[in-house]
Amino acid sequence: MNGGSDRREVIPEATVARLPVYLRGLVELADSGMATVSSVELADLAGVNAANVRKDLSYLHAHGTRGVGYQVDHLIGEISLALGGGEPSPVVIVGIGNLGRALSQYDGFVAGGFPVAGLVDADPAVVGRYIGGRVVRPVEELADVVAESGCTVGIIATPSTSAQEAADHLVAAGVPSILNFAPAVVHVPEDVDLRQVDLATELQILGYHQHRRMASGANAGAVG
Amino acid sequence: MNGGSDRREVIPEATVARLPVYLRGLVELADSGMATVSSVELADLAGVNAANVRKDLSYLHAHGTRGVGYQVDHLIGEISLALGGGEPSPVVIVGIGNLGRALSQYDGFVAGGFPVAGLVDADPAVVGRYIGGRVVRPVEELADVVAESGCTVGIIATPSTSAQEAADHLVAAGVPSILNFAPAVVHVPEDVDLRQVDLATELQILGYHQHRRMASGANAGAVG
DNA sequence: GGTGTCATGTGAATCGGTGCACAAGCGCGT
DNA sequence: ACGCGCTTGTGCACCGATTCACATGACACC
Repeated sequence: MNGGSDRREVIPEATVARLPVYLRGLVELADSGMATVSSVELADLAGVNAANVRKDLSYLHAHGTRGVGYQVDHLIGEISLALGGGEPSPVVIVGIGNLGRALSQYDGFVAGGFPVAGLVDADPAVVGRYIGGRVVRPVEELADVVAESGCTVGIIATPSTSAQEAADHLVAAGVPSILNFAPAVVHVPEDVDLRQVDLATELQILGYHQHRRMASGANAGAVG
Repeated sequence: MNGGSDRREVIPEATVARLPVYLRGLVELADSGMATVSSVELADLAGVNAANVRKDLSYLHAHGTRGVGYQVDHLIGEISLALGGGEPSPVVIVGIGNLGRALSQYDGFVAGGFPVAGLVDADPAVVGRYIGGRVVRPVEELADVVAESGCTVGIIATPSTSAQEAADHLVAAGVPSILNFAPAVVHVPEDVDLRQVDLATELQILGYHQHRRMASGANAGAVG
């Protein structure tokens, strides 16, 4: 069927979402001096099923050794490779409000290979200020910022009313991947990858479960 | 199977995750003076399939009128009711670092019915400081904070190394719903609802798609 | 009052994901 | 050298979610 060159061509979306979690756990294990790890250990670390871990890893080139487990170093390398090829992807943050400021100083980004390479904002009162040693530039210069630093990821941290506008700017600047923190649905061309992180929505989902639990818990205490 | 009394008792998880998005769009429509909305309009607003919208709404008491659409006001009421019964759910934020500070001042929480009722931190250097008019209290007083304000949601914004500890504190204080922003897998009892929001993971997922697109785009420009 | 048009509501097929359970395989101890 | 125990890799069945397509039904206009 296939040309024979690429086995890992396609990785299910659900697996991709778990790979970073595996990676975090594996790095921790490596720091602890562990050389190998079994699927059940890794599953416990990631909070998923062991069979799921094995199936996930089978999509990579990460072959394990029966009776022993997986080699931690090799696994880290393969997952890192799958998740962006090991190359750091600079990000640009659009919208330097409370959230944008926090994100620009978030350690996890740098550690994960996503250094913050630029900050832009539409508000003249914010432009020119320094946040974490980086100057905030006007949104009109977004294309320049992207070109200078080779940004491949844009983070939208604007108010929801400006989210679509920010997305349009990012698309126009040629940024292929966008992470939207604004509580708004934004539309982008098909060839642009967009992910939504909505804090309020997450809380509302929690609220639903809580409400349901209280409502049904009043009669019967059974919990599925 | 079921007693037959409750029709809306159970709402699929995927539907629950979309309800807040519908709600946002509907509030916008109401502000624009729209009285009714069709499933296709709402689907476009939420970025999902129209049939999906209709099926989602069929789980609520939100009956539409054939040939006309759904009544915006009624829909807002029903969705709000499902998502927590209209009662505000105060939240307590554990870990007042960069992210915790930003979250404590995030407008979307209050607007969504989740007022920030308390801030706690384990670091004595942070305890006692005022953030947005609220004082940061020591984590030892977490149970008191929860009891005083009736917090039903806990937000973990600590470093990943303290995330499990923070979760344990929240569980001990009787908080039934936890939203974890720390990049770490935390374990909680079955009767506690836990959701994970991982910023770095989201970026890494974007990185995968980007890497894959570049790799496959080098040979053939075909995009599924 | 009748008819056409439009939108809802839902049956049914499909798709992707999950998890069990088992065969295949590797290393270690004897 | 041989067998035993441990772990991987995966076929298969189940489950939830999505989407199409169509029947049902309401409104508006003539």
